[in-house]
Amino acid sequence: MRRVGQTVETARELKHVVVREHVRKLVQGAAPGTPAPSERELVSQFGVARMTVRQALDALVVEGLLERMPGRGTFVARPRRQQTQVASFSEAVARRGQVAETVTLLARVEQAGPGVARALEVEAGSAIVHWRRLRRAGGEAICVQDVYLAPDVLPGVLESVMPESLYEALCLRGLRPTWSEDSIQADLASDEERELLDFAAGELAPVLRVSRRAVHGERVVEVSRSAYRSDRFTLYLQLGPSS
Amino acid sequence: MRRVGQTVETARELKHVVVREHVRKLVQGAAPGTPAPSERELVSQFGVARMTVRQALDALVVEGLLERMPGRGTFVARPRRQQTQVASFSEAVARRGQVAETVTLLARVEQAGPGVARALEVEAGSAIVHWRRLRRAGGEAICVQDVYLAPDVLPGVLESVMPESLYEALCLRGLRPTWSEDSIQADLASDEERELLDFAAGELAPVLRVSRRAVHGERVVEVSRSAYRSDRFTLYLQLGPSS
DNA sequence: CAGTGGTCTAGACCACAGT
DNA sequence: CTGTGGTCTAGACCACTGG
Repeated sequence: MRRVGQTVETARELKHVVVREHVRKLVQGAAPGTPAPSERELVSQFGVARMTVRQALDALVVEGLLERMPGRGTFVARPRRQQTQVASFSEAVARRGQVAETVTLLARVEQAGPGVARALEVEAGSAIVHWRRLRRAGGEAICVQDVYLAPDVLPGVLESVMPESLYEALCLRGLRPTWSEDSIQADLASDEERELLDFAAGELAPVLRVSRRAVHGERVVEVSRSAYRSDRFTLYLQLGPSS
Repeated sequence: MRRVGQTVETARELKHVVVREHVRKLVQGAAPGTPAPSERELVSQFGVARMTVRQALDALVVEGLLERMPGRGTFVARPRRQQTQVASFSEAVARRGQVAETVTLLARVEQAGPGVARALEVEAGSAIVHWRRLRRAGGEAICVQDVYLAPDVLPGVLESVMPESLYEALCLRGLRPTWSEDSIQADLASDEERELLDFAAGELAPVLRVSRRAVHGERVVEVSRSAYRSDRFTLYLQLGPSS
């Protein structure tokens, strides 16, 4: 995983890296259960020591690409169940086979209120970007979202066309969120939300409120509050082991 | 991670395991940044080869307990941010510093309906356990939960006192969920839920509906539907990187 | 039985950090 | 400079699997 001792050039390939990438290519796209070359086979093929081959294969095992079966051999692992990861609205909608649409309702510089300031880790009252969007999918209104950004996260956003996907824009700046903290509650839509989300008059209007704080490394890159029409959007989670 | 070649006994300790556990004890509770013994130090201390020591330390690095710094040494890693893991109501409440209370409203054998049967991966109409509970914390009603279990998951539960914590009971059977799939929606409480959750007459009653399917290995151990009073219970999530 | 992965040894040279 | 971790070798014996 850690590439050390590599110089400015493409770096003369370390042997265990050569073997690892060779095996990775062999294995990519292969059906789970397909046998990988045996360790001794790779030893003679590459003319390296067995420990070197093991180091290469160990990395692929940790990655979850291979599985060792003592006494049997090394095989392509069946893909492990995935934990839910930080995803943007656009990505969540895409996973449902639809395309996200965005209508910018508001995009301007404001003074940070105390709650937002704390979440963004900036001084209360300092200038931040407030971006309010109505998000649609399949022609239906799904969600009203207020995003708050530190001004240096996407400098000059307000001067150009607002991007369709916030996460795509962050990605281009190398600031794709690596972690997020979300809190989720049920509530009833406000009058403004009722209208934006196309609730009929008198219709009961439960919404899912999601507050997100997303960070890249040590930097808070997004603070947002969203209200989802939950009859049009269900939140799915896959969670991993607790041990 | 994988313990192979160990016989019925406590198994004669493998050297790399001895070293690993020795270092683990040294390191446990130490502040992040604390240096671990150097590899050569451990070599002379245990009279083993350096590769053996490296194997031991590698395991702790993968666990996230140690961090290597080339040219500097090996150090206690600062705890990595944790992804949210599959947790029980009791655990979630305990994390908030309260104690979960449980009132069993219903516990009996029923015939599986089509939806529950599919989720539990049993034949429709076959016998399953249906367990309905009111869950409280700090004296307040938090959640109404319907749990459906395959009969062989907790054999004889209905004949004894119902456990306080389902996950604890599953744990004792070696069936603690390793994965869960949850879907989350906002809704309004039904009349029965309104009463159980102490909503006042005429009070607006938004609830968070969580459907969970929890598995241990290949076995579905829990299917449940819960309705949370979201003014008394907020769902928190920490999600990891998407790359 | 032969072949597999799991463990282990006793050395070696390298790049890098700190002094 | 010394000490660290990163890489690598050329063997070895073991327990296990399958035929």
